[in-house]
Amino acid sequence: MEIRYLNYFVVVAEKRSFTKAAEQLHISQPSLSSAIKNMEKSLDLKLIERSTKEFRLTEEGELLYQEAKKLIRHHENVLNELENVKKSGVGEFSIGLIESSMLWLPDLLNQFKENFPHVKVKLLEVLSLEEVEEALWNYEIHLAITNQFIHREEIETAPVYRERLVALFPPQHPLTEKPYIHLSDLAEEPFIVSREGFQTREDILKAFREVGIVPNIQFEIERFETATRLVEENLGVTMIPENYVKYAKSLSANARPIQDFPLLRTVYLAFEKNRYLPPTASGFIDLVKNYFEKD
Amino acid sequence: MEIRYLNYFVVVAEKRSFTKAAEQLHISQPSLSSAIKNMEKSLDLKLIERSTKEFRLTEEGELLYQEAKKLIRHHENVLNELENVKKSGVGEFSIGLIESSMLWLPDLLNQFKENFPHVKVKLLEVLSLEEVEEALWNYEIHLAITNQFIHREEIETAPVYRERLVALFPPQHPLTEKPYIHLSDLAEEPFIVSREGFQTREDILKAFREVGIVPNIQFEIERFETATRLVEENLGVTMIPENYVKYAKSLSANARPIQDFPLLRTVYLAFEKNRYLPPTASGFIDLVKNYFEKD
DNA sequence: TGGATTTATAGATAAAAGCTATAAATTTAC
DNA sequence: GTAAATTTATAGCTTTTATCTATAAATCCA
Repeated sequence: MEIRYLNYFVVVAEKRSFTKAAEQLHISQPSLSSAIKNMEKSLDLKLIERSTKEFRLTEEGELLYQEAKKLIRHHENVLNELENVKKSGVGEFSIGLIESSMLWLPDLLNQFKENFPHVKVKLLEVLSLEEVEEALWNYEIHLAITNQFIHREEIETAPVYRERLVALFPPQHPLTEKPYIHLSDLAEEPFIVSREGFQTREDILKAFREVGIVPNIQFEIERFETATRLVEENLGVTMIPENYVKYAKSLSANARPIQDFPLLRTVYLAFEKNRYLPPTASGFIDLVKNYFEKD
Repeated sequence: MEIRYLNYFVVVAEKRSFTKAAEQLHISQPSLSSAIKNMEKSLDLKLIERSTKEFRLTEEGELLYQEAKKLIRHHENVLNELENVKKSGVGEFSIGLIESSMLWLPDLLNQFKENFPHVKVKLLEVLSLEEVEEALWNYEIHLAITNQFIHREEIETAPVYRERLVALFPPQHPLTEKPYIHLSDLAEEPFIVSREGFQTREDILKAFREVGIVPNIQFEIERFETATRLVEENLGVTMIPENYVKYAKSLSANARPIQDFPLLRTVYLAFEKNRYLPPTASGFIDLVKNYFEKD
């Protein structure tokens, strides 16, 4: 049911006359007659009870009238929006985020807004590798801030900063008496780690393997925030990116760096190479790179 | 921009290939090529940067991709809804109301729901004569409950009940000492009456004219509720339908019948003769008639 | 009853959407 | 490095769809 036909139908319904509607639509009355007839045939129902003496929409006709009006309106809105973009560009781009970026991103967005005050930025939470790839591929996001390198020809993954992973202990935990800890200290502790598919999990488990330790995994989580809460509730020990501790508003848990095995995680900016990027998005990429080069 | 083309475009954007999209769409690749080209021409912008080596949506292309998906979805929803109605009827009808009907309508709707438990009823407030006519004419409402007779060939206006108008006085008003009042008692009182275009205003002013009195109009209102509030605040005297007093939840104002001039207002059910009425709507009409025949 | 008005039908024409064949550019395979 | 394969675009033809004019059939109105 093409938009043009829906519009024909709406005008007929409003004029309550094929002849008058045809005039307004600048087509002949027989054309309109057969257009409506074809609609009815392809929908396999009667829309208008019509004869020389009466004009009446059927039940289905009344529904289609209401809905077609909305659809036509929607269609017009899309065309208008397209015209606006043609004239002045989208002024909008979207970023997929891993949760830890919310620690420094607001600050960076303030800088961004100074340079691009009229640009709307959409922020979407995109946690796992699959989500990142899918969101980029479906044009949902222009950029992704992620800590997983994406091994794909079409996607560029540029490292922007590295941060240490630190161990996080509940309040009054005996290990917090030392300023540094060793991986082996954690062997007996109930351990909290990201669920399968997350880069941090792989990195942490690999480090434990290398020093010959099997951690006592008690909880698997998706978000570091969850891990942090569990630790605060004395349910175990975890390892989280240092920025979480640095920027955390209030945290009753205690972080300690790991001396023997410097665990790092890299945060990347990922985007599709072949895709159109709004100039604002390129500006954002530069800003992110500058922001972390200072360190 | 017809739905079919929007769909072509969406599939091309998702497949990132004309050849593959053409396969999925069961059309030839050249047809698809020229279809997209025609879209671009009619929108007067480039949607896809394409060659044998690259495929990239333009800024406008990305926007259209997002919006076209929504529009296609909307379109599918309309067709689905139409199919549902074809199978099992709308199960929905809408009534335009004058405010005073809210006094007895809830009770009646309870009866209605016993007979038609699955029917959704939409209630719209439609105050003035113009609004009633327009809402009926635009297929917004199936029925109108109104107190104004509609003089129009296409619209049937069936009287359903009559009610007295009673005078309404503030608390402790001296005239409330009598059980009945005369129109002439109201001559000096600050009077509140509906604004121009409302039937009740005409009826009241006509009555005053017939007994040779010019009322001292201080306020013109649209809703009896407003008038009632004004009276309660001691800002004047008004005349309202008796049902307002009968069914009112709490009312500090006092009503008195008028002895010398029995002012009546008739409430009508109005609907378009030539229009399709769902069986539920006919059921509702019968119910309304029965409801008031008892009196 | 006769002219005017309404929708439907018939048949012809114009516009569009689609097809096949093939060219041009580029990548992949050997 | 060259040949084969792949991708999009163009040309020309065919089919389908949309629209037109002319007119029939039903109904209304004077």
